[in-house]
Amino acid sequence: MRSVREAWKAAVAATVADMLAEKGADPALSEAVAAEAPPDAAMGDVGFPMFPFAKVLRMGPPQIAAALAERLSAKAGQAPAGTVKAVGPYLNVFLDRASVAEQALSSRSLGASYGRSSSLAGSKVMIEFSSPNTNKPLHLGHLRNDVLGESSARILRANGAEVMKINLVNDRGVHICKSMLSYMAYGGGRTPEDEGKKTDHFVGDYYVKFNELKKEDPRAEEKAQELLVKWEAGDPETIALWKKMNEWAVGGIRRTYERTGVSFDKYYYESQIYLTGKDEVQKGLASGVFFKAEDGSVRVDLTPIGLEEKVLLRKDGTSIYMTQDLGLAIHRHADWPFDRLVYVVANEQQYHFKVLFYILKRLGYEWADSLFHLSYGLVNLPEGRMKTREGTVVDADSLLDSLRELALEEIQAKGREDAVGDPQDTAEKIALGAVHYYLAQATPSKDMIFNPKESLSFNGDTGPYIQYMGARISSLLRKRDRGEGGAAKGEVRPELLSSPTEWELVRLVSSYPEAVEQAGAEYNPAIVAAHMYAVASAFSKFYHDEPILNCDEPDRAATRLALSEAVLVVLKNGLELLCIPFLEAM
RNA sequence: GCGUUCGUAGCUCAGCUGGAUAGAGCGACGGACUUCGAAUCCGUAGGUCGGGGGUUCGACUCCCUCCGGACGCACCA
Repeated sequence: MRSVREAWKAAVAATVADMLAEKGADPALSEAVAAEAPPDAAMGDVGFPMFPFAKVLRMGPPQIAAALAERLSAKAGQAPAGTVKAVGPYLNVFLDRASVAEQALSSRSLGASYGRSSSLAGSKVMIEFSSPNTNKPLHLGHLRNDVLGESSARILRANGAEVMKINLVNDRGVHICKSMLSYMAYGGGRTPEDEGKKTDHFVGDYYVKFNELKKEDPRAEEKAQELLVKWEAGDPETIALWKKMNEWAVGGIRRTYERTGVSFDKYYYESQIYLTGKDEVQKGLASGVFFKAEDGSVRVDLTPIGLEEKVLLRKDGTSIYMTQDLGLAIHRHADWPFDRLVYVVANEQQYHFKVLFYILKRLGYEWADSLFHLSYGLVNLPEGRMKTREGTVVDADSLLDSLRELALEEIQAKGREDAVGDPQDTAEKIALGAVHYYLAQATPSKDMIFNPKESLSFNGDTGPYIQYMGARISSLLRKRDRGEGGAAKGEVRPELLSSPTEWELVRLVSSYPEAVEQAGAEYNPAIVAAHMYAVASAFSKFYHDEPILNCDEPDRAATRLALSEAVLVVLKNGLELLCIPFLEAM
């Protein structure tokens, strides 16, 4: 469809250029030709508004549209297949439906490669996401980050980019020392195994218990600082405890990644790289990009970008967050020269990245322009922001567990345990589909409200709804394979796909690659998610309105089944991009 | 105070680089299972697109301003 659409746009633009030239106007103005979708399919498949040319051509838009329609009809042989019609100020095109349908059905043989493009071929993209702390388990906010990062990576790859996914684990700092201190006070040498707890949750519990410790010991905060100093000094006992607890935390977090289908090509640990960047700051100081303040700290002047100044090295010479990120970016580019480095980080850190990118630019790194902060909004609860201290954080594992339970109840209520094979596994996949879709369909940059009740619903615009359509089509195909229905005797004839519901499906199947490409260009999985829902919804209507396998006419049955298969290809590929498991039955 | 960002139906959100009567889902109300899976489909009700200016042939979309919310403006990460 894309090609046909683009061809029409080019044809219209060329004709407008002719008209402009005849009137002595600049033919280049024809670039203003824009393709749109008419509000009603009965008006045409593609529409071109003529308003922009009214002034230069000194003609009313309806007259221009009429003149264009005449000219384009006259050269029917050279123009793309289809017919044109002037509708008021618009020039509308009716595409040749049979050829678009044929194109849509070709997705069946392309299979998993349908929707792939080379729009980003040759480009190396590094994408950093998740970045967990090793003092507590993943929560809902991480799930949004993870699905955004993982899904963006998959979409970029689908568009031909070479992608490196990285995870920067925040495994050092005072907050880590707090959970260690708390464990020293209350742990008594116990292990996660002793309590039958998932290892990261075990560590997280001690982090929460630090609040109790603070009440009992007014010096708790100070002690955490002291512990950090000991850690930095390499105190063997401290390091040993730190290692043990980190293994628990990271191990548990990795299990959650496995559960959600998220993976990384490379892990970086802050404990190993937090000192990098110091050298870069020294170099910048020598070259005059930075300056030494009266108190001895090294700073950078940010007035050129409307900010004040930022400390890069404390007066005692120790580094801070910015110093580390500075060094890390430089090292990464040296390791793997990327064309694009994407940081998937919450929008709270806009300031940080604005400054980081500016400093790298000032240091003379040309690639600083290729850095991109994929900023996403917070996930809030109906009552407001999630707060660790108030215990309102929605834990990732528990959320998935409760969704799985609900899905399981649904399966049992419908008596589908046998049909589904493994009810537990199916329920888990439905839960994952529900969460990932919920998080992926939202526009990344916006804050979102996670309503537990609503997310527990599997009806309407949800992941399970889309999975359900996939299961229905799979069921049709199983029946076909068993010889049910008359499809086997029929012949696939694309021109039979002419009803409104069929055409809508054809249109959506054929425009799926465009959605993937746009999602890649904008780093926005929500575009794919919206397309998935549109396809699923259109299929549901089609399924309801038209007999497929049971259609009396063999050719029509075969063709409708072929369309269903094409829809299945789109659903499978799209769900894969969104980290939503596909289900043969549910 | 400054900066960023958001404000569309009761709720949660779409609305493509400004364009033809503002769209979904949930919730509410009313329908549709002897037929391919009802985790479905159909219908009804519900919006001065936060207020006000401006640019334009045309503004939910761009600019200004005011109101309201969120986030940020650490020698924390």
